[in-house]
Amino acid sequence: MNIGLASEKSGLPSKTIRYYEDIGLLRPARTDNGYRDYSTADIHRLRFLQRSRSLGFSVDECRQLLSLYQDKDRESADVKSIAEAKLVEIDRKIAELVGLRGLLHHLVEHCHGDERPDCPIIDELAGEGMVQ
Amino acid sequence: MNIGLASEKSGLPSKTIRYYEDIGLLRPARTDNGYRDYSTADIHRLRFLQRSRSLGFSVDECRQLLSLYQDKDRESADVKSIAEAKLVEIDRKIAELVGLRGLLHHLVEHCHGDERPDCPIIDELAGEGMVQ
DNA sequence: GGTTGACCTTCCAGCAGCTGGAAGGTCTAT
DNA sequence: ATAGACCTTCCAGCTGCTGGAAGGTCAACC
Repeated sequence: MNIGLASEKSGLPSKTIRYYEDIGLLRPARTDNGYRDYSTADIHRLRFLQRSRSLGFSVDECRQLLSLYQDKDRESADVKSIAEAKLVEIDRKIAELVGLRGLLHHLVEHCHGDERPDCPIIDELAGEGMVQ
Repeated sequence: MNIGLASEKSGLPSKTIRYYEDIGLLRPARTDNGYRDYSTADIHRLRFLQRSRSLGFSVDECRQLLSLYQDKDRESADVKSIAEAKLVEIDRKIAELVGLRGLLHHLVEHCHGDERPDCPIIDELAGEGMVQ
């Protein structure tokens, strides 16, 4: 199966599929004319990558998960620990963004937003504001 | 004031300060020996950049904010609209992460996480799970 | 058989926002 | 005189792609 079809079936752009090959995630066969030739197992791997990337796993984590996926003797604990670490990371990011949001929201609320030049947002960024 | 001291006073690494100069955010004076020479006004600008970056503004938004900061005739509406756009973006990111978190949490909860090879996380990533 | 157009190939460059390191100049203290 | 702590520039790399150029191949149509 050509890369175009593989792209369609996996939901990943051809460019991305080639990139994944470059970094050693996937090595498809080649036909006589040099075209990449994807098997259905390759498509499964590509879909696996597409899903795990969209779940927020880094490419390197995807590499680990993919090797666990292909390892029939894997222990589910191995997978779980990767997912749990990711969960902690997501929680941290959410907390950070929520904090950020609160601060920014406060600033926006206190900015009158008209033609006057004095602006609490700028003041805060300049280090003269009331918000620490 | 040398870059090392400027770094200390602004909370930005020297490398970053030089980078900001490269991309045209800040042009300090130079002493005879070619060293960068930061004024206290420069330090204010650096701190301004440090704060706005840590509030999640992109470098380009910081460029706008900085020019508004330096423009005494600015309209606070300009600043407010940048901040509001950023707020919308942060909300979007939070929502995305919360969705992700829910999905991943569900998977982690259902993975027994022991030495057995069957794992709902892998199944889901492979497209055989119950979670869509 | 020739041509068109859609595919495929490789390679090179760039995005953000730094960060690290090499190679060399300068300053200060001893 | 020399050590070491600073400073300079430049080049490369990080993540995860994405765009584009230059060229090869394939299938269809006339």
